[in-house]
Amino acid sequence: MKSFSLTESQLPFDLDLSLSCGQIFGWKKTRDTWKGVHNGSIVTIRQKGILIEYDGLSQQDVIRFLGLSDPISDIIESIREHIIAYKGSPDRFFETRYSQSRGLRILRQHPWECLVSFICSANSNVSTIGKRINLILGRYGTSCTLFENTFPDPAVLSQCQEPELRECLTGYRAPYLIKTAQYIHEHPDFFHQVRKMEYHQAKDTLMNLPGVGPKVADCVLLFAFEHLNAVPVDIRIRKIIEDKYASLIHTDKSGKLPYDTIGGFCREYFGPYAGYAQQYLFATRDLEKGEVTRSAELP
DNA sequence: CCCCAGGTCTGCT
DNA sequence: AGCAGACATGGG
Repeated sequence: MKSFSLTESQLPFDLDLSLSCGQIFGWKKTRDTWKGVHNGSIVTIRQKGILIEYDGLSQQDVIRFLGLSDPISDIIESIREHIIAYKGSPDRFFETRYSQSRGLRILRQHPWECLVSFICSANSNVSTIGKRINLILGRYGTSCTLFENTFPDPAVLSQCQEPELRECLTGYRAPYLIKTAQYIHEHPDFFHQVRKMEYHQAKDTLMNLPGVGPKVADCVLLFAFEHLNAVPVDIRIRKIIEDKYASLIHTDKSGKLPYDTIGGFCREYFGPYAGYAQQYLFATRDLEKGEVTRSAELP
């Protein structure tokens, strides 16, 4: 395995949290080593303190994939400054969540792999999504080694049979995957075009794809296109915002807030790194079994 | 047998 | 534009 050491400006970094917090699916950890698919390759990575050991990618690509070039101390500082500017005092709830998810990075996924993953994610849970992705890799993946596959190309998925794809636990999402694959296959420069667009235009463009609504589009923009202001609003984030931040949102409505109201508020409140703030709120290390409201309440 | 999950689409007002 | 229902399926 190749290796490098994290520098001061790249700390804190937490590989386990970054790979298991629900921004990427299908990665498996055996003992201390993670293995998964990235950019058409099988990649292995492990972290021992400040040492990163890896294989299957160049060092440059590992650094990019793991978001290790992000100015992480500037990012948290920016988020805190925007909070102060907005409401005049620190945000205890955010700080509690942040303290439990320090070291998290926004990964830089391959757009196609990310798009497939999040079309599969609709109305499902993290563990099921991971199984779904691995079943797709197993059945349709382009062969890498004997037992390891990477994401099937758009051409492959566009021509697969829907009943067969449904055997990969995709359910009603199968036709979305096939139609989206057809579109990407017929427009090979689609991702290249999207990459050049500003946030809102890129989002509108992605939302033209079958199975891609505002949430999936925001996930792809945040996790694959480096739009760090994109805020995916899922059930968990919606509950947090409606429970903890409703009083800060100027709206005539009561009850369920529209998607763009929540996303727009987060961008105003947290600033241009709202996507990072959202991940800190979403991805608390020990949140997975019902500790949603215990540890952090206003003073 | 119930409800929930990193939602989207369709078809009504 | 905004709002219910339908949609497959595993987990708890």
